[in-house]
Amino acid sequence: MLTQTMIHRSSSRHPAGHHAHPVPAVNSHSFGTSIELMGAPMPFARNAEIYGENEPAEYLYKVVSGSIRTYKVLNDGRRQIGAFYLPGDVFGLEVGDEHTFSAEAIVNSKVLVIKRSALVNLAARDNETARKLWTMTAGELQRVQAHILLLIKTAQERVAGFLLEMSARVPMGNEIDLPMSRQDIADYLGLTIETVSRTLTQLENTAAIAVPSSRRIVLRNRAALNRLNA
Amino acid sequence: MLTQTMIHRSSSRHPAGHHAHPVPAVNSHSFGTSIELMGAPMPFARNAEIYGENEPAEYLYKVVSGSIRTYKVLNDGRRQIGAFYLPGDVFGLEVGDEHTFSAEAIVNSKVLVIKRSALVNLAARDNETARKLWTMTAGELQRVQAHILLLIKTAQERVAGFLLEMSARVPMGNEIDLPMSRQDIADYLGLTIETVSRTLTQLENTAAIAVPSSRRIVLRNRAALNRLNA
DNA sequence: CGACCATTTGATATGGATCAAGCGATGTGG
DNA sequence: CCACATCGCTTGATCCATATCAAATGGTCG
Repeated sequence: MLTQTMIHRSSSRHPAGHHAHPVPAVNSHSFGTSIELMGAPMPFARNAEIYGENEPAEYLYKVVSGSIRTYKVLNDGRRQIGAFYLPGDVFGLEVGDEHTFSAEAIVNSKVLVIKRSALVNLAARDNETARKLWTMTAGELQRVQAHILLLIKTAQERVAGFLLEMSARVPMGNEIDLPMSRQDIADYLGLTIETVSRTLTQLENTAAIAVPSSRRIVLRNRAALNRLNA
Repeated sequence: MLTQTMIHRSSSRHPAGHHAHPVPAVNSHSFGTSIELMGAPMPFARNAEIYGENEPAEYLYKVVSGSIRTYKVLNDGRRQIGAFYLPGDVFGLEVGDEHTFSAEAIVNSKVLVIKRSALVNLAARDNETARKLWTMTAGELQRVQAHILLLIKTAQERVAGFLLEMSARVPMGNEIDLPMSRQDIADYLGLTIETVSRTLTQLENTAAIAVPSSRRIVLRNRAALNRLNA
């Protein structure tokens, strides 16, 4: 079948000398409301790997700027993107000891790096923290469940759903500035780039959206998109 | 498109006078290792609804016998099954206040009903319990992530993956006794019954499996199935 | 035995994949 | 500053896996 991207391994691992984290002291940028155990924002270049599938999950991460994708590559090279993370989102949180997906920066990004063990230890004493961890995992669960519902739909429905999801996650009204390529979108939606592209032009032709430039989408008719969103 | 089952609403709600739970005292059946706050096993008839999407999540549940499906129905009637739960599995655990899926008994089943508030209160004091709740949610998350990977594959791969998953969850070696119909399997895998049926006969023809009766599957060649599992 | 329901099998249709150009923007070296 | 290579995206033509429509078979229960 081979629907998705054929594995295009990201070259530069740990561009900023990652795993040798010199986590510089404790600063505070309210992590939600109560958790403040994090290092300085760390920069990752476009396409740089933040962590790999099956690596020990020593850290979790909070996007400060830019955007991140997590993904898995199947044996035969198909890639499935699990999620996109935008500023404010936390990713890489695991209960087990290993990351279940890989994570890469989509564009040059800054990410807060948080030591998991510190958080887990704190959670053992502070049930506020414990609840927060649980809530974050549950939030992920909901997102993934919504993703499943996307994957059983038609191409139009998937793309419409994707656009609505993105627009809900960015504050700005009807204009979306996509950080990710068509290939990323395709691998997120379980489609090919060609189908994503064609579907966007269909939506444009029916005046549901406008595509002034390939990375910029204007939602022109949310009602129509919502109708597609089933 | 209309791939899945057209909504076939389950008739009998709360067959055993559910929501008026007469939760009879506290008995003990180690809930994992440390939690023991549950009522008596409650019977649900085949196809009976245990809870509906968007209902308040007052309880969570542990399967004692039988099997359960959770699902969502889209506007246009397509049904997506989110998971199958077998004896020992816990389902219906939410962090938020409402169930995000509906749940039905697939066959006559017995289910332990556990008051969520009791558990959540306990978790606020006992971090053993808090961790357990988190772990259970994380387990669900992993399962759903695996489900996503299934949904991007070919029909053969999905069916092979499903069979391997089921066989891993039932102790017995190579013989699986499926509690669910072809329609349930189809709605879980995002396929039609016809495709599920045809795919099973293909797998039978290649001697990967045997299908002595429609609900009984024998895994004859796990290597072949694993190969399909990508 | 007969009715009903689940499953299988067959014939055909179709949405999206695949194969293949073409096009526009961005960046690089001369 | 322009010519050209590169990359991401779009568009076109064709193919194929799975859906859809239809019918036959089989199993279960009254």
